[in-house]
Amino acid sequence: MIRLSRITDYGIVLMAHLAEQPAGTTHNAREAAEATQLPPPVVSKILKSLARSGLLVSHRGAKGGYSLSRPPEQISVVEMVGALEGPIGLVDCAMHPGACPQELGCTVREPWQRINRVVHDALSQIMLSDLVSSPRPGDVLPLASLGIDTSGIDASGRSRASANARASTNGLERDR
Amino acid sequence: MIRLSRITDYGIVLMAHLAEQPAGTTHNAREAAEATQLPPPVVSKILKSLARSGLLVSHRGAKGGYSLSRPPEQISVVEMVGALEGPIGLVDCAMHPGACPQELGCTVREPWQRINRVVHDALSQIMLSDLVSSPRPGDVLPLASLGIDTSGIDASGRSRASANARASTNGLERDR
DNA sequence: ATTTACAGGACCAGAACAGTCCGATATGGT
DNA sequence: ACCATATCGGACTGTTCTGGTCCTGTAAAT
Repeated sequence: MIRLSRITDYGIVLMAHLAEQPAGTTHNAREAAEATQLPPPVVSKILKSLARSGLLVSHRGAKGGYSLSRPPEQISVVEMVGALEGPIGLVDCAMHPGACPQELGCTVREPWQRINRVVHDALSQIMLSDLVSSPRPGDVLPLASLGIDTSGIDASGRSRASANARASTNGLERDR
Repeated sequence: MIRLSRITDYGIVLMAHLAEQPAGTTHNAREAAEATQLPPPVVSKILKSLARSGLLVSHRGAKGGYSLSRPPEQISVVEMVGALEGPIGLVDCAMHPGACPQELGCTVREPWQRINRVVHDALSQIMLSDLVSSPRPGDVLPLASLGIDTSGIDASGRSRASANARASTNGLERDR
């Protein structure tokens, strides 16, 4: 119901992989690509963005590579998403005055910004370190600290294969 | 940092518009398009989806149109987003077993599902009725009920004009 | 019967995205 | 000093998605 671009997804996996390595060690793009089974050029590209955003530090030259700029406990999901996705909001009109013919008189814009902030906050409380611990079912992640009752929700974290959603609409089956 | 498609945005505006009308009255697509200043064919398309999802009831024929299937207090933002965006998750691998070469051994998938749920929950607590009240600054929306401190966050609900983000990357200025 | 308006498609152009590749630059080892 | 290695920072390309338009059929009201 809300989408994250694939490179962002990859990026988080990459970050998680680096977070699992001994602190202070550097790892190059090829190695990371191998470990995560992602296409090497894409990994390189993502790592570059991450480094430019300051989440990774890069070391050039022979034996170069990337390493986390901070311990995983101090890197939040929002930062990673923001670094890869860009500072993009849920709706179109928040910034961009004049983009919307409604502008004034639109009653939904202001609430959207608050909703935006809620999502932002929720994501800023999840740290990279929360993503690397082995997935023991029953673990209580700090999500509970948000005061949100996370039970009783259908766990259908459906894929972002919009092809699926559309398949039921026009009967077109397609896979990438 | 997280994107919502434009038709979803439009759809919410449309729903809000309908919610502002006297309960039980029907309104056709042309009228709604006029009121919201959105392209009529698009409005028609969106209204159709909304009706198919059961959020609106449609009345065919002369003097036909759409009306809310439930009072605005009982329609949540998730429902609207879900109806228009499709049941799409944040990440690719939640459903779709086999889509990801990692599958087993990927430590981030499970946490993603929880994050997904947090966003889901946050959005499910906002009702359509919360979007239609005139935007008096200082209003405390039920977001506070989430137990999230919404203060002290930069209110930059940035637009989803990724053109912006990219402009700083390749120096290309463009507006749609 | 005629008019109105939704239903459900097909369809198209433009944009965004994933993914690739290359030259320049910096570093470490020989 | 030189060479191998690896990142950096671009440009570039093909495919997919999305927003948007249009057309035909059908149902309801006058």
